[in-house]
Amino acid sequence: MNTLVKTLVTIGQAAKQTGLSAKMIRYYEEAGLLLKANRTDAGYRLYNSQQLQQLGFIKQARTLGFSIAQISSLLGLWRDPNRSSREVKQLAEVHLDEIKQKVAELQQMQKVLQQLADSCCGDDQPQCAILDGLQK
Amino acid sequence: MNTLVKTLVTIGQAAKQTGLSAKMIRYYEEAGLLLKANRTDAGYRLYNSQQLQQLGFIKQARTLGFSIAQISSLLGLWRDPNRSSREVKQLAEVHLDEIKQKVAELQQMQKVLQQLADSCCGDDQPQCAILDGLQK
DNA sequence: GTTGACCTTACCCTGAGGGCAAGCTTTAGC
DNA sequence: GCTAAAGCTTGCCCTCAGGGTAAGGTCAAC
Repeated sequence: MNTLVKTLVTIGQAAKQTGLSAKMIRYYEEAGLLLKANRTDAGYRLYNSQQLQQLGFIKQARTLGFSIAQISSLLGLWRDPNRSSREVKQLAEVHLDEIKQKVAELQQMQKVLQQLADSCCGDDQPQCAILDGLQK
Repeated sequence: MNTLVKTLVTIGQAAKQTGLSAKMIRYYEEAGLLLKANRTDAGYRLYNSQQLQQLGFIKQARTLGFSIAQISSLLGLWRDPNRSSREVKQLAEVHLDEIKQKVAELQQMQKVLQQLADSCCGDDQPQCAILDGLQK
């Protein structure tokens, strides 16, 4: 038995092993993150351990909030032996700034909303500081 | 000249006054937040001061991150003289919890990403702690 | 041989709009 | 009065990262 063939798995197995869904894996292939997977005679996609590793990479990057386009760039650098870590760090810092900005926006919302909620009695009366605050 | 008619404005004027876009205003009407606007003989939408106030309310609520569905509920309470401020506060606190959770998720991403970025030299070498971290 | 689990593609759906096209209306300038 | 520009209308497709479902082919166990 061929040890290379032995490690091939179908998309469902790949999904289980990576924590992705089969739908996501097909989507990433469609989006160009992965090369087109090899197929069985019946048309089933097959993944080897290297491709599973790439899927794991994508999963981690998505968990950190990178967009598909950003992951495409990251994968390009990952595969490029002539990359510089400077390029990778730049990409990461761009994304870090996006995250920080979103956090700031949400915290601003949270602050205002908390103030409104704190000033609302929350009783049976119709008078409501939250509605008043939205009306301004 | 009729003082009631005098205050009617077209969608472009309404957009300017509320800080929304004409597209958003049509979208809110389509989504059922607003009653269908009255039209001129030529089919142009017309808004009176009360409707402008409602648009302002929607704008404020969107700024605080409420979804269209949530705003629909808020507007229902706003228009209901028999509302209780308890209902409004409950809606607000549900949304507040959503915001807090998103902030927590983003801060977790930020933390991990910052650690990775900090441990990456960012130099000319291909070795990169960020890529290593994503590969795990 | 049949049942159930797995795979395939293709299509529509999400939220909150943006962008564009084609055509009608109103307004401003001359 | 004419014309050009600006404003309005509807309708359609696009975003992002997938989820859901349908219709149909395939594989393994019993």
